[in-house]
Amino acid sequence: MTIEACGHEDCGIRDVLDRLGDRWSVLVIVTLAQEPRRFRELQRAVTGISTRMLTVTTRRLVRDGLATRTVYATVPPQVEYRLTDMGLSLAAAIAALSDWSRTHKSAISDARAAFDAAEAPRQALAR
Amino acid sequence: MTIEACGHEDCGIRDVLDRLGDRWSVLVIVTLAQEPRRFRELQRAVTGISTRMLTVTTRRLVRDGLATRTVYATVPPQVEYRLTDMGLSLAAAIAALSDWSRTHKSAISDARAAFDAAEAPRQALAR
DNA sequence: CAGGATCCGATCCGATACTG
DNA sequence: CAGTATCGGATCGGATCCTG
Repeated sequence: MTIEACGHEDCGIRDVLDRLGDRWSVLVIVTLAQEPRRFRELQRAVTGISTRMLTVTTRRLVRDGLATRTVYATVPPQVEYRLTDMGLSLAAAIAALSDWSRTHKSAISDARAAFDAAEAPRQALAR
Repeated sequence: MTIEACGHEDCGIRDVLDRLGDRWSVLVIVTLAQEPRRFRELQRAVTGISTRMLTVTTRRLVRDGLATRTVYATVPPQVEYRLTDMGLSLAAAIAALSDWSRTHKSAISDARAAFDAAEAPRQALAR
């Protein structure tokens, strides 16, 4: 756990963030964690992702050793993406964050509503 | 853990990501997890963050109920930021990811090197 | 089917200058 | 000290078209 042990420059978090901080990586990882998928399957599973971003994202996962890319010489061609053990372990860590999100989602909404309610009137007065 | 339980649209991850997916939020959270800080203290602790981004980031944390902002009517003024219990629980979840990163950092570097080594020659041949 | 290439708007974010 | 306001560059990511 060790929440401290940071401070000097940054802990290892920067690295994770650079890898997961974009719009799609995490979504693709959790989807692949369910089961391996082919390119189009994956695109249908990850709602809203464009061809380009799916390409970019999967390539990055493969490059980092989080997923494997297997080409089957069929017609039409099929390419299967599958998380490696390392990728699966990351997915597990992400799942913890996901759980956190579901647990606190309503509390956050409430906090926002309260904050905005306190803030909005000031905006009105400012004019 | 439950890595599955996704698929329909997205699990709760989208929400966390929208909150943590930017360049600084996570860094500020882990820094505040160590101990409460004043604005400039925080800026010095989070290396490289600009005034603007620190303002934006802290404001968002406060709005989401992850941190509190306490103003002391001193001269010069002091403002203390402190994680709430909810913020601390998020910091713990993040710490798990951070641990993951430190554990797998070298493996990822190796994977990248191998990938790039396999890829670079093709680029050369293409020309 | 799987993806590469290009164009282009949206946004993020850093630098800088200024206020209370 | 603790911010706010504005500008401009860099990056992100969507749409579209094309190839094997």
